[in-house]
Amino acid sequence: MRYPPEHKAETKARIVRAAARALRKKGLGGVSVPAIMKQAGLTHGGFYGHFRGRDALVAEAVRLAADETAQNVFGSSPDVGAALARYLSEEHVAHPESGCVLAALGSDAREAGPAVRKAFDDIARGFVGLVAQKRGEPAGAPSDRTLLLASQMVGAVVLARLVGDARLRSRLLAAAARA
Amino acid sequence: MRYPPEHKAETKARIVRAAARALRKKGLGGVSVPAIMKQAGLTHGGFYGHFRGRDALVAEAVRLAADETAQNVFGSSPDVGAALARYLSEEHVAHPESGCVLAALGSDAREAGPAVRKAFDDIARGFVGLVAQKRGEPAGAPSDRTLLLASQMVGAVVLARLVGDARLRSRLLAAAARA
Amino acid sequence: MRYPPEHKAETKARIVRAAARALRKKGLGGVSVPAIMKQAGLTHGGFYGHFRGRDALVAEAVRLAADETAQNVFGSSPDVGAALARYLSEEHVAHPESGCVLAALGSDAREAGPAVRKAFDDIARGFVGLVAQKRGEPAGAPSDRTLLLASQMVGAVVLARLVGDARLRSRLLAAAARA
Amino acid sequence: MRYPPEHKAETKARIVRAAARALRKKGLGGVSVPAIMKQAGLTHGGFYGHFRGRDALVAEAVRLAADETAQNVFGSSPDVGAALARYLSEEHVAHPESGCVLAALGSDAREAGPAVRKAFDDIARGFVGLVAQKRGEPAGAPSDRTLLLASQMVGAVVLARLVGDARLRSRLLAAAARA
DNA sequence: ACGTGCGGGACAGCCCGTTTGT
DNA sequence: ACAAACGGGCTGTCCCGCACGT
Repeated sequence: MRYPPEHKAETKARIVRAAARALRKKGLGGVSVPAIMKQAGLTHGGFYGHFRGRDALVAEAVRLAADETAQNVFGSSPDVGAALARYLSEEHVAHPESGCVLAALGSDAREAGPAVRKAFDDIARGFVGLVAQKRGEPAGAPSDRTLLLASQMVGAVVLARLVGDARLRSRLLAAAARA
Repeated sequence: MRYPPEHKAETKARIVRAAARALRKKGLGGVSVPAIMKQAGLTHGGFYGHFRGRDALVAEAVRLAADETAQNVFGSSPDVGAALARYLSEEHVAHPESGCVLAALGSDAREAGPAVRKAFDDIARGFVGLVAQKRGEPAGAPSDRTLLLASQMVGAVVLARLVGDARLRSRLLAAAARA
Repeated sequence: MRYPPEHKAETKARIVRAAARALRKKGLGGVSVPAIMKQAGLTHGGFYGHFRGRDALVAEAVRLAADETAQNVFGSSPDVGAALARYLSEEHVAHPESGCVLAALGSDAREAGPAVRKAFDDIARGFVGLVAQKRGEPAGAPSDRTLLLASQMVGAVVLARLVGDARLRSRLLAAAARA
Repeated sequence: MRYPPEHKAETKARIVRAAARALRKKGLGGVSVPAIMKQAGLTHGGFYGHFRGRDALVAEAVRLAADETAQNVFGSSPDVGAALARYLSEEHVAHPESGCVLAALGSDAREAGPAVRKAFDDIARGFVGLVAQKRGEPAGAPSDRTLLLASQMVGAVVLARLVGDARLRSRLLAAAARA
């Protein structure tokens, strides 16, 4: 074996990272295996040495993307307000490729196989759990208020991304952030 | 085959209706022209006599779907509470193919051409306007409270559709409906 | 009936004339019904009022074209030599759209239906008969020499049309004309 | 599925062979890419991995067909008479799919792109050259007699294929063979 | 482990032939 | 005679999954 054992893991991680970005930008069905591999600096032939198929990659990529967002939004925010502000920022709206997968791909989940749907289920519950945790509740038993907040966050970003008018967009985000 | 004067319009409407259903079920990129035509009882040959191309159909279908939802949810509800209850019902969550396009396809808008994005922009603003109207505000100048409600509605349905646990799903919807 | 009975016959003749030219230029399968009708100044809808189908038109057009050529080449030539010179002229080679169908479409006959093949059979025999007649033989019993001449004529034009080199082309024609 | 080093070349050759037969049978425009690929035992999906487009295949197929005929007719004939007899045989007339492309497709050349026309130009000159060679002349400077013979050969086969009457057909061929 | 490449399948956009109704 | 409409086909392109060789 020519390469150290981490080589393969590192390559796989690079593929998943590339996919995590591209998927959020173009949709779950919008990126092909060749395109992802090219962006990872590889050719599409080696893909099936790392993943059983396209769905397996998508599931992993979605989970990675969710972890990144959890880190960025909730990991470094001292309190709920800060997390809300980050999540509901213009920057998040403008850059879906590095943002929350629930807002970016939530309505795409049905296109993919069961592995991906399972991933989204986990991520959705995890998202609610993070909000609960930030609000000082036990993650397993979120309050109604927490559920409402989670819905607001996702919905506001989804709507804001559809609205072309900058004024309305910022008001949408502000209204949710203030709640 | 008969050609009453409105035969063409009727055929076109059938195609748009089929597309409006299929798109919400499988995503904007998930349905092909042949598949839509087959579901409309036709073959793909005649498609380009009705539409300039796939994007034109998608744009029309999305607008039709939005009109249907506006009718169903807002048209026949006496007050805000009733509209919320309809929008946040388990039935709406379980049947995206006849439900709100914002929740079903909101994050798919980037896949398609400018006509479709324009349609989603109009629909998003229209949705806010309908909520405003039900709350007794002028449609053109929605209050922050209205914007917040709209976000909650869309977000709750998006999340509820991702969650497999029935208990959590119903709590998500209830929390938003009570707001 | 608004129009005199000749109107329909005249229209049909115009269609056949248009087809006779276009077919020789683009091949038996190279011209569509809409294209022919447009060139006849009509729309393709009325086509089936004149012909049973595409093949019927093609058969008629081919026969008309053959009659024209018979007229042009054999009708106005005093003797065999003059007919040969006309048939084997550079002008005939350069303008298949108004020339002999045997040279222009001979190898296309298999594409079409039986009516067209029958037409070509008649035309081929008619062509041999015309050569025989010009040579003072009874049309029904052509001599071997007549058959050879006919083959030369058709073959020389076919080859000449394929050859890009002008020198070789003119030698091909001259060799056959002199025979 | 195995991929020995020449697998691709072999596959491509199979496609060209299938095309060479089908084209002579149904005309240059009479065979579709899917039809050719099916006859080669493939689906049309992989076609564009072998050829730039339909015209490229047609050009190659025509050249292959010409080479085959050169081999069959001229390669194994001791003298001119034998070559004439082979070319002007009933068998050649009855089987255009394995015969001379000049007689089978000569008048179809205009339908296709420049690559195909160039191929026919080369083939026509090559044909004349072969006749010249058999007659003991230098291939580059064919005599008038050679040009005449070439025209007779092609013309006789073209006419013979159009004539339904067996008696006339055989006389046409015999007259040219005796020349 | 990775790159190259291939075969099968699908799709978008286009055009044609034919029929039906006006 | 026209206009519209439907069914079918084709081309060029892409993608996925899997064989290869390396």
